[in-house]
Amino acid sequence: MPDKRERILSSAEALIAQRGFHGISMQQVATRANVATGTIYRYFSDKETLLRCVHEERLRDAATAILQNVDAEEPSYAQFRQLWLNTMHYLQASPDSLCYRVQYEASPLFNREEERLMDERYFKPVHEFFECGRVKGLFRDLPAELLGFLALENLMLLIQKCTKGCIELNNDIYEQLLDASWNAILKR
Amino acid sequence: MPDKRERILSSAEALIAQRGFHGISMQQVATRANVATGTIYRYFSDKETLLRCVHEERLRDAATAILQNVDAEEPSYAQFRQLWLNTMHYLQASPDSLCYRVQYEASPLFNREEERLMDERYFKPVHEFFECGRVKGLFRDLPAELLGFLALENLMLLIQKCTKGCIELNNDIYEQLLDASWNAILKR
Amino acid sequence: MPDKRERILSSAEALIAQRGFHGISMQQVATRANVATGTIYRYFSDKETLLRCVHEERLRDAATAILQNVDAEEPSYAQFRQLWLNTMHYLQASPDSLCYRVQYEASPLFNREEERLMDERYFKPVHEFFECGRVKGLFRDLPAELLGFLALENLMLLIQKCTKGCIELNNDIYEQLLDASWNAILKR
Amino acid sequence: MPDKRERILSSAEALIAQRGFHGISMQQVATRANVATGTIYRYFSDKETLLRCVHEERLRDAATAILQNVDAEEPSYAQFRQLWLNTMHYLQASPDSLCYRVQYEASPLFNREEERLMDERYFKPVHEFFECGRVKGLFRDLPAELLGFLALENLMLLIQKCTKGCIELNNDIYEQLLDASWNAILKR
DNA sequence: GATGAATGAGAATTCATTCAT
DNA sequence: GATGAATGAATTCTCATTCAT
Repeated sequence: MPDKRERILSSAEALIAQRGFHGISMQQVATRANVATGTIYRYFSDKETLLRCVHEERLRDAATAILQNVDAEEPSYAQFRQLWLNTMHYLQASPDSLCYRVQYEASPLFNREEERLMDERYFKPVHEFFECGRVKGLFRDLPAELLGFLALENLMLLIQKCTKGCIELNNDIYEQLLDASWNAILKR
Repeated sequence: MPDKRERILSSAEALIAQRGFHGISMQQVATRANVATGTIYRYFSDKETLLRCVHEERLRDAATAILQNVDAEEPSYAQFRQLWLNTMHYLQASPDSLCYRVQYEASPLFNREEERLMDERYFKPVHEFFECGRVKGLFRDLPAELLGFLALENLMLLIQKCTKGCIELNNDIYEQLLDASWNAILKR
Repeated sequence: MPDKRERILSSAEALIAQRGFHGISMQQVATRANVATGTIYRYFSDKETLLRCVHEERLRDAATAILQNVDAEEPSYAQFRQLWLNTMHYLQASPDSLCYRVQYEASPLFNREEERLMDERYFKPVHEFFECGRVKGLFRDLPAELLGFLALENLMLLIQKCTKGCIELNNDIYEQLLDASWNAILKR
Repeated sequence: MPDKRERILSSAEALIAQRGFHGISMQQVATRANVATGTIYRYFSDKETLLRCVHEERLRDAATAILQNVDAEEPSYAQFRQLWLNTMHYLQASPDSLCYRVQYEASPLFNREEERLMDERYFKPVHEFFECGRVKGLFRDLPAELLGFLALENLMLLIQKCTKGCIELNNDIYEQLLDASWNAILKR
């Protein structure tokens, strides 16, 4: 059974999505993964480690989704548009992932250094895009992470609000928001 | 000691800030507040209620801070600037408050309807400012909440990142961010 | 307020009847009696004492009800019939009282010596009736308490079963049971 | 140790006998059974379930004891005598069982329907004996449960009184009581 | 490697009792 | 006498983790 680790991870993911960050027990994860409780501890030294791994897994998935079809050869706006739409679609398709991330980052599990490393590892092309635009004088003279934040990351909270039902979006609003993001980072 | 309720609330706040939303026990809250465990239950029917009250308290404080010195008679940009700076300063001064809110809103405690009512109650002037600008044709034709979100609320995640040490800010960056926010909502 | 003690007692009775022997708190008793929690302790040294007093109160009421219209001048069977019917009616009218008594007597509160004293105090005429019949050679040569038990006290469990819905009674059955009781104690 | 469930059950039984139906904690049960608190919850989902199981277990044991050596081929009186003596001996040998049952039936745990099912399951032969006698015209024309009650079940309260020390019995009295029970149910 | 029964510390909550006012 | 806020030990139940098989 080469996929036991995988099964455990995805069980944890699914359960957290359903019941919230702290609403799951190792027993539940084990049951859903069709393994014994003790088995989890062969793959993850403790619950914290398991949660960290889920986090990294999701981050990797997110990066993959967001970078899909982004071609560094294309013009900046086209790339930006693709990035923005990818982000939006990914967040809407996986609201749980978002909910998990927000809680994880606000929790004591969150570790600045590890986060930076993962960002580096998975989101390098995104940072490079913004850095490149900054150097070319297209974007504001802000650190790439800040540009990325202004343009993409704030969608996280926004989509969370939508998921919770506070705000409703439609295609017209999408375009406006995309435009607003673009204008936020453009140098004047 | 007429302020026992107050002491309990602020103990809960402080502990959540230190140990995270789910990392606190009623015992700890009681000990820190210098009351007996049972005493908490005279003031809050259960843990959930206590957490909800902390949330509302914080929201009220935040609204007060953010609306300070905002004068509806002044020009739009002046008002916006004041709102933005107030928000920024409040968030920086009370990073715990922020951390709490993000966790609360991602938790199962969060209830859309109650949230809407509280928003209405405490942040009405903010919404009015954005609505007014929209009607005048100054801001994009987006719902006031979305404008508010684009301009102010996304600072939440940003400051959280700063607090966690991922990004460093300075006065120059402030001005850039303020400007970026302004440009994000302006009608072109 | 001369009746505060009385109010506390009857609140306790009523609550126990509604929620069972151990389902009541002193707070609830106090609230229902319209007194402060502490006030109960001016009249009853502790919960146990309160429960004992309720027990005695009920026993006295039961004795009064059972002895109503029993005339020592009348023939034995007439007296017996009256006793039996009184008992039956009392138990049916106050199933709570019964429920309370059964639980009390099975609980560690129950004290043999006190019980004997109370029996003596309140049920003397009943015992005398059976003793008298025994001496006359009408009833079996058994201790009066046993005769009383065979004739009357076993109705307690029976009525409890009825109250719980296990058995249904009607007038014809009454007469049969009355007759059965009479035959159980008669000397042959 | 394959009998952990058994140990828990009998610890609960013993403690209830000692301290009363409501005077036991899961801790105490666990300690007496030499298991950890949590272990109880592997076998019984909660305290209520544990108490219900003790009840059923005892009922089954009682039925077994009471039906011992009762032969449906023998004459009615012989069967009755055996049933009555079995009941008496069982009750005297297991006064705790009795005490438990009375408290259980008076408690909110008691459920009419479940009780009927258990009665059916375990005491069917007893009911059949009485029903059969009724049909033959030997016993009073009363429902079998009532005949059973008059003949046997009222011994419960009686033995309880003896156990508590209110009444003393001897062999002569046994015979008298047995005879009284027989006469109570006989058709005249 | 895998299992899952067992563990027991720790959680939320209740409630008999006290005592300053 | 009366009050009722405060107490804190005790209760039921959960769950991360271990370890004999």
